[in-house]
Amino acid sequence: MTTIKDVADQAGVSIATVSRVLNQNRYVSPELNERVRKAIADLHYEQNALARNLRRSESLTLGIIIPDSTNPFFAEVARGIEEVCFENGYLVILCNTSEDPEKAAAYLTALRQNRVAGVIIVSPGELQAELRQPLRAKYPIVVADRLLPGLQVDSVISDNYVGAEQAIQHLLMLGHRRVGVVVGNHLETRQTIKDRLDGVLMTLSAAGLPIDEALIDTESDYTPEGGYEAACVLLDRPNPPTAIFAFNDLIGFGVMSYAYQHGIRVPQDLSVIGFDDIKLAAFMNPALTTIAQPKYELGRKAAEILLERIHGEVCPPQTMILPTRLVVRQSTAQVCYAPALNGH
Amino acid sequence: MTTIKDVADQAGVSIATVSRVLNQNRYVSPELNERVRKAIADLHYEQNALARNLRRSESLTLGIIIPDSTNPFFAEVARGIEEVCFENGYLVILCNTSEDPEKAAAYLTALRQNRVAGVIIVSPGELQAELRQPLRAKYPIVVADRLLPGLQVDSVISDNYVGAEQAIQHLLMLGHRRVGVVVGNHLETRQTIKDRLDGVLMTLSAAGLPIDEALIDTESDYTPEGGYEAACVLLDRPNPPTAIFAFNDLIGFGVMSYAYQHGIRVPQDLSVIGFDDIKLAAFMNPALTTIAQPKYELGRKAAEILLERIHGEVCPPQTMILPTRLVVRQSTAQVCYAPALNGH
DNA sequence: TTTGCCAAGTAAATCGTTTTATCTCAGACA
DNA sequence: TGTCTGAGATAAAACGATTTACTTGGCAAA
Repeated sequence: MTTIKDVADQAGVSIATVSRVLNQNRYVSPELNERVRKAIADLHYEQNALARNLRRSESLTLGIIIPDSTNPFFAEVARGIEEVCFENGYLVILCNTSEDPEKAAAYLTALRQNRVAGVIIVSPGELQAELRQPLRAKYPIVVADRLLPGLQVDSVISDNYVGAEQAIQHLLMLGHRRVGVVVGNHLETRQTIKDRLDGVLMTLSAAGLPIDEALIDTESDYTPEGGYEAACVLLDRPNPPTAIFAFNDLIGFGVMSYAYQHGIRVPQDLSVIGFDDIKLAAFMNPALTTIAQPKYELGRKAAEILLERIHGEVCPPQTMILPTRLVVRQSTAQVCYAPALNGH
Repeated sequence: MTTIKDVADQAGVSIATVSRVLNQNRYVSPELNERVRKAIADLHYEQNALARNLRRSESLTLGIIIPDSTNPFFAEVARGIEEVCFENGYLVILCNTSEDPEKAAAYLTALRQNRVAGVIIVSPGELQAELRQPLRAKYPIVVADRLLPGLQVDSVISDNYVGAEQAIQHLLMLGHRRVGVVVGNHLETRQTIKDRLDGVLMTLSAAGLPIDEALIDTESDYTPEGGYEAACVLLDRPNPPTAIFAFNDLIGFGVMSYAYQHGIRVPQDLSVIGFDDIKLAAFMNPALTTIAQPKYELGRKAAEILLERIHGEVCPPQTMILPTRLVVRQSTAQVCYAPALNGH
């Protein structure tokens, strides 16, 4: 493989000069510049990033730690990150944790060993402990989608409280008084989820509605399967809800699927509203009404903040909160106490 | 940052000995071994992968080049790759091309500069030219999801021909005689798509059915939006199809969405079958019948083959073809010439 | 006792860069 | 004329590991 030395020999200059030409960080006379460039082209020289990184003791690489890149929500966040990185000449290393703390820890170690310039952690469920002091000293970290309570670190999240508020308000506006909520099973550990639930409870209370614990499901995982089962539980209650607010779109899909399979018409018999606005939400039958999170933007912002840190920005850790947006489609409608529901 | 030298000093041995302990590639007496390990632990030493890689002139990193990691199909393939890499101590660098040849080329260059151990290219649409001689000399490449005609390189694909055959046969079995096919707009460039179309045409011919060009759409891109539009075109024909075979599930979603929005009942009025079996197919309303590709397995196999190559396996490039599988759900049914369709 | 060999370790070269310290040569100035 | 200055280039020292080639000491065979 051709090295900088070969180039230097070919151009009849020292390797230092070649390095200068490559990095354009000091004056090199036009003539030598030209000779060096020609030599580089002739030899098809390609800089060895390994050597460069070693000497500079930093690599133009970022790590992204994510529960599951197969989940449409995370996939879009990751995509935003990757895009910003590419624009800035950084590569990204993809690390799926599958919510496994050991895997997450192993990845963090590997990233540190590879001297990545920084790490973005998307929805750090399993890294509570890991993320304390020892790690943070080594390289900048930005957390996306979720705050880590008590940890001073840059964060980018969306406004989960307001998002939930928007969802409930929309349902109230349509006349719904019994609203089922599929919170999911991360209520204990995730601020994100807590915020959403707070938004729900506050908004219901403000409307003077009682909170019926029986309508709040916290068992489901955040998949369609989970949503399906949660719907089964909620809709089998003696006094079932006329609307269900699913804490993510996948759950919403599951709820709609359950309804479809059991002859419950959406939105006539049951309104369903999701959260995230993943791409496919618009193509469900009926199209899913949902609270849009700026997923892509979440990733972009996280990456931008991280790059600023890497380039030496010093200021106290910031938390950026991006707005959510209600997207009304077909899965919600004016409440209607149809016999179909009771008959079920 | 603590280096191997610090460890050597602390343990009172040479750095070579420390290196031996780390790599376990030569005998070190139990006593020194212990002293070194203690020093490593005491100092919280972490090997500098940059230095190691430079010296070894290889990095424990793979590149994965993919059109769009946000697409559920590609996301699952990528996931398979990542999993195998993790198991083998490799990291993966994620490169989305967005089908942009320049971006792809830029990524390939960056990967080469970083001396990745190898590259997996998923569905290399835009790299035809790039992938010729110059690149391949540098590092092993495995291509997934798609063959590159004339290029001697390891490949893992699924059996697209048979998959298409299965789909059509299923529809024929249900009595459909007019089958619309949403081929998508990559027919010219992608062997994958050609194979599927071949499978369709052959199976129809074998059944003695005439091929109606008007029922074959090659305009759509591979998204729900594309499927929606294609459905619009196909179902507006004078003599519309009773079934539609979408060349991927996303297109299928679009077709079903169009049907839903226009009062066409699936499967009573129109059968729809997809290709890929992405996770959400099962949660569509109705659940989408589809041809399952072993997406995850595709990624795993590609990664496994690449790792073998990296570890010195020498044999002529192989092509691995994985089987597809018909998954019957609710979106296909016995044909029935209902008045609803004509009325539309 | 000497020789030779083996085991267990170390010193030093090496990987391919960046960067610091050094050199050289003009031209300016006293 | 000699000295100083600074531009423009180079030589050499990092960076932090791996690995080759060399040491050393002990033991068995001659």
